[in-house]
Amino acid sequence: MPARMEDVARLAGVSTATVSRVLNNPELVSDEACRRVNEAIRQLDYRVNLAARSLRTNQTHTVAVVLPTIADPVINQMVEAIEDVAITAGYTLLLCSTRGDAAREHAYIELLTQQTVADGVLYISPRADPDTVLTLAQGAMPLVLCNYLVENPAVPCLLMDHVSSAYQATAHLLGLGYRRIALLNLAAPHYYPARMRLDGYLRAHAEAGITPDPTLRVEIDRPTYANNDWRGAIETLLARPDRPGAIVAFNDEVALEVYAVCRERGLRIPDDLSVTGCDDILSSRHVDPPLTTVRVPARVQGERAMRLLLKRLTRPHQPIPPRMLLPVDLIVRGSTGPPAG
Amino acid sequence: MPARMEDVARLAGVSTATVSRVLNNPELVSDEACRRVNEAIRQLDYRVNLAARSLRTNQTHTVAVVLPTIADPVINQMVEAIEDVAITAGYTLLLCSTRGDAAREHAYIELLTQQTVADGVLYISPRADPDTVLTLAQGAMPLVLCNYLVENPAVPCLLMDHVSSAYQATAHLLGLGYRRIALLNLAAPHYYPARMRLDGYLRAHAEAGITPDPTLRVEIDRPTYANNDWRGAIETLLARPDRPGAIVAFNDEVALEVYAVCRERGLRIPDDLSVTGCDDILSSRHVDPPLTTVRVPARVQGERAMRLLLKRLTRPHQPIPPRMLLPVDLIVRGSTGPPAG
DNA sequence: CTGTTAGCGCCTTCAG
DNA sequence: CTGAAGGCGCTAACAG
Repeated sequence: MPARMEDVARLAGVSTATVSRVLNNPELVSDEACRRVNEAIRQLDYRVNLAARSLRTNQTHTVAVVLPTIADPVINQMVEAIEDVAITAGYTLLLCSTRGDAAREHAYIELLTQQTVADGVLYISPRADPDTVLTLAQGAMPLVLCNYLVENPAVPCLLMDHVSSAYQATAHLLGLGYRRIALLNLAAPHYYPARMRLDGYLRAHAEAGITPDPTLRVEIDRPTYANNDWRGAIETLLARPDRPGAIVAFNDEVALEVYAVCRERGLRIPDDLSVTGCDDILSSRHVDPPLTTVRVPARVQGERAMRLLLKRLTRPHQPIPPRMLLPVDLIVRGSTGPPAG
Repeated sequence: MPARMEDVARLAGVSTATVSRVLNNPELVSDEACRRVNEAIRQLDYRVNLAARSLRTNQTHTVAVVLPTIADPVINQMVEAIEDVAITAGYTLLLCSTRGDAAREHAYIELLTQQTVADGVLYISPRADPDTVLTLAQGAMPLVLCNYLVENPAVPCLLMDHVSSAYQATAHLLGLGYRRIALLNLAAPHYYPARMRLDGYLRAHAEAGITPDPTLRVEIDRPTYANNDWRGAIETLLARPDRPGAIVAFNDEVALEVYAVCRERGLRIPDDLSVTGCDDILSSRHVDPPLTTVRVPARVQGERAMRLLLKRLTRPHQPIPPRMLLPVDLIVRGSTGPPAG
């Protein structure tokens, strides 16, 4: 049986109220009492019972992080940054990965709307219907969205500028002289980055006065984040007689899949096909040729998001900051070059 | 103000005890009462207060996962598997990533030994001193170790067979005819996989009757899991006049770093240098040449570990199962081949 | 099958 | 600056 506050109080010769004060507001207690209490705490190896404290205070000092998967380089970077900030503020992270499964996401939301599970929620690129997310938003719990958007100005959100990421990649390829540029994208309608990337792709074309061939726009449905169905789509695309000269891939992993298909078909990069990725994962620098990609501020977004959530936790009634777009940078490497001939 | 159990009880015309029973032991309640209570719960949108429940039951239905980083493909696979099992058992995961920082790891242990934070702990490949971990083991909280070992038979643990992973890679290279094989390893003395890999490397040499050149054993200290200091070591190694003909890299990411250095120095793989990795990350299939590596059962280990922890949670006094070694498989691809000439 | 009752361990007024 | 006292919301005997 672990020591309770009462045991500490008795040993220190004070009341439990004083012990509680030493723990939470030591400035209200005389130095002498403080010393005795701390000594008793040490002797008894006393630890507060956090359940009891939560019951009283209605706080858990826990933040739930809802995300589609942690097996994604951008997301796990974000989560580490979130955790770094959380720790310094005395918060702990509850991991809720939905794996793209709507039922699971729903179950997690159900859990989180329970009382005293978490003080706030960080929602990262989910795939569920926005209505589901709005359930949370309507609840009392502070909520911050990352790379996701619901049409509700009361919900703060941070977005990586994926319009720009696709725009920069596409414009770079158009600038090199390509006219037939394929876009490998996710079909998920609620997956906001996918919509933004389509936007950027189209905008770059529009600015160049070019109408992109709509059949070069390939959309893959990968709801569970697990199966790499890109392969088939890539093969089909590259087998076409009018195959594109360049590909804007959804991210670096998809771009590497393009590398693999090219190797099989004897296509050389960038001579026969230029390719861009997105995210700047570790391997993108290591492959041959090094991948032209877009660096995204994963850690920065995680930090900002957590800081914002902390602010809402401590000052719930402060105004919601406007949506924030985080800039991204194209990194030109060897996988893109002028069209052959 | 959210509804409490008393509100439900009043609306359903029963006592709070009955409401509690409907929630926890519905079989003890008449169908009629059950129906009325559930109806009231729905009407009031009642949710149990988990802090109150925890205070009473001393259970949190939460499991802490302590790990060095989630930005590692093997670990995040394990964590996802852990979460899958946890969810089906009604448990939630508390994320505790130490980032190789002893102080942070200590702080997390301190938190976890607090009462009613978590019901159990899963410890994955930490880097801290085993004594720190023993603190937890001595505590009342069930603990399961993954890829880590403390000399205490009371602590169950699952290990990937990294003796075998290094053994298989080394034996493969010896079989191809190499005699000067370098080992890129982590220097961390408490990082169990590193010790096992050295073991396997030495054992393969011993069985082949060969005494490995000790200067080909490079050990890197990368305590925070952040800085890739491998580069310098690899460059030094490959600049030697008596450079090795083959390298057993610590994992795939390190192997890809070897690829990069080779490209810079104009060395061809496998003609001028054979390389093996470990973990079989996604990119290892995509690089050119595809990487010879070792597939490790990340998901299986995660599942087993969580199941074991659940068992200890429900039956604390059952005997501890013996240490379990999970088998790993060498996958030969294009990065290894017979020595040139 | 159901209700009454007594805390779980802590925080927080309110008096002193 | 300190103590006494009440209650946060729930569960688990126990008695009916």
